[in-house]
Amino acid sequence: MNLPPLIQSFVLHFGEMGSRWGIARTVGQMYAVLFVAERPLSADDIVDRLGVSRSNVSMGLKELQSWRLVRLRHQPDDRRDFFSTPDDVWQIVRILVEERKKREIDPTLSVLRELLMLSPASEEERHAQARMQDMHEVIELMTSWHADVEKLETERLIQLLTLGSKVVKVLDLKDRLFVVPGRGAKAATPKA
Amino acid sequence: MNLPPLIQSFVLHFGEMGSRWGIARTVGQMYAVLFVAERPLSADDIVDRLGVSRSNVSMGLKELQSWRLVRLRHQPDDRRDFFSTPDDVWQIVRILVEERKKREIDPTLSVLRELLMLSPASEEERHAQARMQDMHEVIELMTSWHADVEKLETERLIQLLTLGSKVVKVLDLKDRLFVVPGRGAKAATPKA
DNA sequence: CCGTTATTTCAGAAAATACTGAAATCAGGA
DNA sequence: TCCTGATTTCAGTATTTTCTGAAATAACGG
Repeated sequence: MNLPPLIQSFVLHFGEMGSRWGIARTVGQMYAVLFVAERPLSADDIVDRLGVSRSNVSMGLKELQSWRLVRLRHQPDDRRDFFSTPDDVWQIVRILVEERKKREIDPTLSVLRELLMLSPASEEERHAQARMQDMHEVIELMTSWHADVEKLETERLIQLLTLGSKVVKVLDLKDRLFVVPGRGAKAATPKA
Repeated sequence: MNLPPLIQSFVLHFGEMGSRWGIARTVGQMYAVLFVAERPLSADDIVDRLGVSRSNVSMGLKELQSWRLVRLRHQPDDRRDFFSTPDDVWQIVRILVEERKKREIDPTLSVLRELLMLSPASEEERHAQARMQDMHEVIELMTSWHADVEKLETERLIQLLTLGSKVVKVLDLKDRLFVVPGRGAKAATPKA
């Protein structure tokens, strides 16, 4: 590995984090190298920096492209492929969330819906379906929240996150103004 | 594998999802079995249902306990250990988010902060630090949002998620009322 | 076309991870 | 304390995943 120490630490950390996910250690390292690079890099640049085989880099870049985490760029008067990560970290987060949703959440929702259509053949299966129903509802709610929020411009998203729990105060207020006392399952118990 | 078909499909799916994460296929299956079970199960119950070795179940349950995803229970007049998942799916989601934060986000923040303290020895390192700084800011903001939101009662959390992008309308309104026109980076361009 | 350089594919080697069975440990009850 | 049954540990095996080098393919300029 042929990197300045500060960058090397970063790259090694992302290699470890990568393998804690589903992605191979060296693929995580490739991503890290691209993320901190001053300009788009060729596959051979990455070979030089990480000291892994050319074919491994080729496959790793393909995987990163399938995640839309790196984009292919071209330099004038150079027919090699160059690669870079988006400049905007928020953009990276959005892509990560979308891709993980597509690969993990959507197939799970699909399986759950399919299984919820079947008729349970026993009390055991009936109970299992009830559990799946609970899970389905939670995932659906989180998914629809995400569908809403992903549309926001980054500026707004930041605003929303910064607000954090203060949003809840708006909800509190709304409750106090509009909810008829006694209509909820249990009496409100305001703090302090 | 000795399970009713509906449950078996669910279990197999979670095995696959598990291995897409960092957890072993059989550990994902163990979790799925426990999730849909009508009552707490002993390790041997899981051996019967999944057909894996007793020692594998023992290790898998240990891992699931380290994630706080299953809890150990005892039945009166039985000295075997029984295991179950929380009844409340929201509770499960909270635990998952907390544990992943602890294992992935916190160490990353710690590495980033450490590297941001160092003096860059070159322009390349200086640029890398700037990128790390960007990443650090984004993660910090998401983390502080999470710290706020995790404190909410489940009822409130659901309210917040249900509201989704409607919250943004509140932000919009707030902007229109309080932001001096021209102070932002670019002029507001209200839709429609 | 042909030669050159860039990239991809793929079979097998290497490495990492998961799983098992046997032995060890533990935790009561007699 | 000894016995019994429950659980854990761990060394070795099996499986899966990652990585490599060599060969194939592609892309372009002449």
